[in-house]
Amino acid sequence: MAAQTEFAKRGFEGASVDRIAATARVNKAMIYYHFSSKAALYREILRDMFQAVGRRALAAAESNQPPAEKIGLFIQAIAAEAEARPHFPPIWLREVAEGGTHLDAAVLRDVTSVVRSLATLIDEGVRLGRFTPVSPLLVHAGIVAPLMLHFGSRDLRARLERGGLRGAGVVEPTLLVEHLRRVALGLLEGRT
Amino acid sequence: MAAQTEFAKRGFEGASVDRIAATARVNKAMIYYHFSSKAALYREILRDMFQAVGRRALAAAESNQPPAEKIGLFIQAIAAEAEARPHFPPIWLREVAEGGTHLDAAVLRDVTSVVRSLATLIDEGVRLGRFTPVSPLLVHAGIVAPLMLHFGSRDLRARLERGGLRGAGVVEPTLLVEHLRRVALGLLEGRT
DNA sequence: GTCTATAAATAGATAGAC
DNA sequence: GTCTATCTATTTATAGAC
Repeated sequence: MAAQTEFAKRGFEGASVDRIAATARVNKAMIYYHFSSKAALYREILRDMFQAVGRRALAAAESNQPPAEKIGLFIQAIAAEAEARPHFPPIWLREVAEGGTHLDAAVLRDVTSVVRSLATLIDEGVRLGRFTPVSPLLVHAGIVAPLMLHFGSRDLRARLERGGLRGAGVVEPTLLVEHLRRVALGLLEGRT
Repeated sequence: MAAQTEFAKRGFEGASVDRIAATARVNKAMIYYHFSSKAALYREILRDMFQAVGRRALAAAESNQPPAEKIGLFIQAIAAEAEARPHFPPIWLREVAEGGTHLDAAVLRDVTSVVRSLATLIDEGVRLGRFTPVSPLLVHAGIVAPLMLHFGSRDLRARLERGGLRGAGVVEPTLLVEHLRRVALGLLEGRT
């Protein structure tokens, strides 16, 4: 949808309903007919986004796999979501920066559930004697932050590459996912 | 300055010169007298911010220390800058999300120099036989993204903690820095 | 340098015809 | 459901007095 692109590109305040309507080639009044306000439209997008991520992360944690595999699935889940919804990483970055001002209780639960899924997964690994205990928040930060940075910085990296920073533009997503898996497992399996 | 807080909290488009003037208790016309536009004011803040980070990162890379220590210094440099300038992480997150729209050539050079300093530092470690070759961009992402997420998410983490996510609000910066150092060295020293 | 007043553009939102 | 026209508030920015 045009709205998702607009919010991702310009943020909630920077986005204009006029522009969204023009891009989507619908009448602006129709947007207000379907959604009651700009905030409500944005909220809908946030809900959809975080719900999808929350579910996929939960599915990874509940899958019938050994802990080390589950970590890989968790990382893949976030990465897949970021690729499927290009607006997700930029909006995520902006919401973090803004302190989650636009996140209602339902969305906050979905955000929380991502961390909880990861925490459960780590706990299980520890109970099975496969993992060393590590703060789930640190593991989460080490996985999700680089993913959001990577998928949210395509434009910026392209500019840096043009400015002479070799290799900035062309990092293969699969390589990043594999890299993060190795790093996370190195940490959780106590090889660090 | 009030401007830095306002831009950090609301982003470039969300920030209002009226509000900045009111918070700083100066007349709005005075802002336009000293800076020619809202964009110019913002640019000044970006320059100051990225120049400081670029310099500190370079200092870490050029310090008279073994590679493993330099990595620690690099992480500390970013963390110290994030603590000294609370507006830095939120603005950084927003600029990434926006594709660096507001970053001029000078600022882009400073951004690049952070990655280059890290790349030089890694190269040196590899030449000395201490490090395994790893893409500087991946190492950079693994360090800077978690730091920016952490320091830029104080408000959001506090909300998540109040919503029942234990430990979200109270991660000690020193612990995070030490954690990232261990993870980065585990990776660079090939223990992963 | 400092202020008041205001111009000019654009925003979100709605009334009301069809 | 769909559209045009418009209201109201807010924004960046400046003119001009002191």
